[in-house]
Amino acid sequence: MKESRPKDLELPDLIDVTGEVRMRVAPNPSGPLHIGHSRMAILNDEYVKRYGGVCFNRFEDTDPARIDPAGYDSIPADLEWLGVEIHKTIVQSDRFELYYEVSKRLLEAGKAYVCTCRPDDWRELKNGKNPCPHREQDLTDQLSRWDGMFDGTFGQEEASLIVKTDLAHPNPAIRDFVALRIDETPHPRTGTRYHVYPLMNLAVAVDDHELDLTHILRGKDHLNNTYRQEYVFNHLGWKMPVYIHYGRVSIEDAQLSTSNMSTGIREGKYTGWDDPQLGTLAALRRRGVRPESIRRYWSETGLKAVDIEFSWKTLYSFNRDLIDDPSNRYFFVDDPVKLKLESSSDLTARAPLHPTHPERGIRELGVAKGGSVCLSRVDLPEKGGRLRLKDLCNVVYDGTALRYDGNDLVVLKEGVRIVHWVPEAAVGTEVLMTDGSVRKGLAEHGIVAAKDSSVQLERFGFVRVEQVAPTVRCVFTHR
RNA sequence: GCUCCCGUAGUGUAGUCCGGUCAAUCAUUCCAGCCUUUCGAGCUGGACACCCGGGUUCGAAUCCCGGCGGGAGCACCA
Repeated sequence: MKESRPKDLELPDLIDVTGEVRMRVAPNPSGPLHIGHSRMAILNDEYVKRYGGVCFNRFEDTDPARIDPAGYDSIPADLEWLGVEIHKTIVQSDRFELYYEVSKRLLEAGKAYVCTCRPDDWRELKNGKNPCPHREQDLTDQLSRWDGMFDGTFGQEEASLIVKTDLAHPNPAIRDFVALRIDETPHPRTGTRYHVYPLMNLAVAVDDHELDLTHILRGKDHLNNTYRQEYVFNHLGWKMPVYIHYGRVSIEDAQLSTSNMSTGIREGKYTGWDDPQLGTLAALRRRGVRPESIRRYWSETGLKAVDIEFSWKTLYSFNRDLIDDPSNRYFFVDDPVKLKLESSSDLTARAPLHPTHPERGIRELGVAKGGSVCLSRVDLPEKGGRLRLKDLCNVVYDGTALRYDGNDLVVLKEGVRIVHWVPEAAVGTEVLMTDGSVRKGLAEHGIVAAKDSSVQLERFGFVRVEQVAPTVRCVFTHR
């Protein structure tokens, strides 16, 4: 553990905090959460905990074609692992009647219209700042087309409810936007019960108001959506929450695209959503990345509107800070070569389980007189030479075997290299690397006591031990 | 093209609102040394930044103007 804790690197206070702080995370259940998603979850949670408020989880499943039902279970599990406290979970597909009710109010108030133009025509008119023929028709006509949306008169793309904003708005993205559309795709939760679906700008505004949210954190890619939703709030006389838009994060060397991941899994390139090659929270969890390190990372990053580059090195450093202390040490010999060790007596190594915690005890590794040890191929000097078998003895390697050469540590001052080794009776061990490769070797037998925990394979790196029988299997964490 | 957001070291961040104490903070990274029977941890030292140009001012990272650069949006996805 580091002595110097991150001092006052704290998130800025929220503005306009008057009563209870009410926030939300709003995942789309289209795939598992990944490291990028964790930012909004952590930041919401940090603020809610600071102010003693509440945080909702709201599934935004209003596009029946883009839902992976597994998300309804995996996302809450991921949030829980992150330590994000959810006060209550709601699902938008349970709330269609509410969206219809609010939409009808907008229609009756003249703040919305039912359009039966072809989408392209409507968009073209709008881009030219012109109203479509349905925009200003009287309410009787609007209501009859409204009924037509629900009774099957209209099919997909044949009618939609559109919220009026300002057709003259200089930003074309802000002019009139679609609030309800028709879609015959069966929904994983509601089946064919509904075929009129709200779009996010309606559903989000309605829910943010209904849940009485006070502060909303979202990526700045939603900036225009915020402006659109502002019209809904104003049309209905609702008070807007405080919006904070943070910048875009680019995460290098990570596979985060749901569609790429799922095709990769189907094609066998990845073993599943928790494949260590992926940037999902499930994969990080499996690798032994602690959620607290992710929390620290995003807390120190904050929520400025600047675009940022994510740094795995920094995250790993924070995680190492967390796991270095609890991780016991074991020898692991990658690509092993078995060599006879000539000595005049039995030898025993006594190595600490953790160098800074002698009280945890030692690992005893014995080599019988005339027995053998295994070394990593890369550690063998091509032309032979002297080596120090860590915690055991000095040896001379002649190209075929090792010969005992005393046990004086002064050889280290003479430049003799320390190498790791395991006794003959070591256990077969595989380490799943983050590039998808598998490192095969031998680990000292004591590692079987470390199932499900993080250990450090000395000189190799930190790993999480996920299986100990019949062979040991570990997942690489980081150096 | 239009609209909007943003610009402090390799990365992230403090400071910018209310100009001086900022020859600019902290973390990570990288380099060197020390320590250590790990290429981990620890310790010490070092490297690296206010996008550019004008203006206002005794004084600007901080205010004003103009450039330049990066990003987002312009979907019946979220």
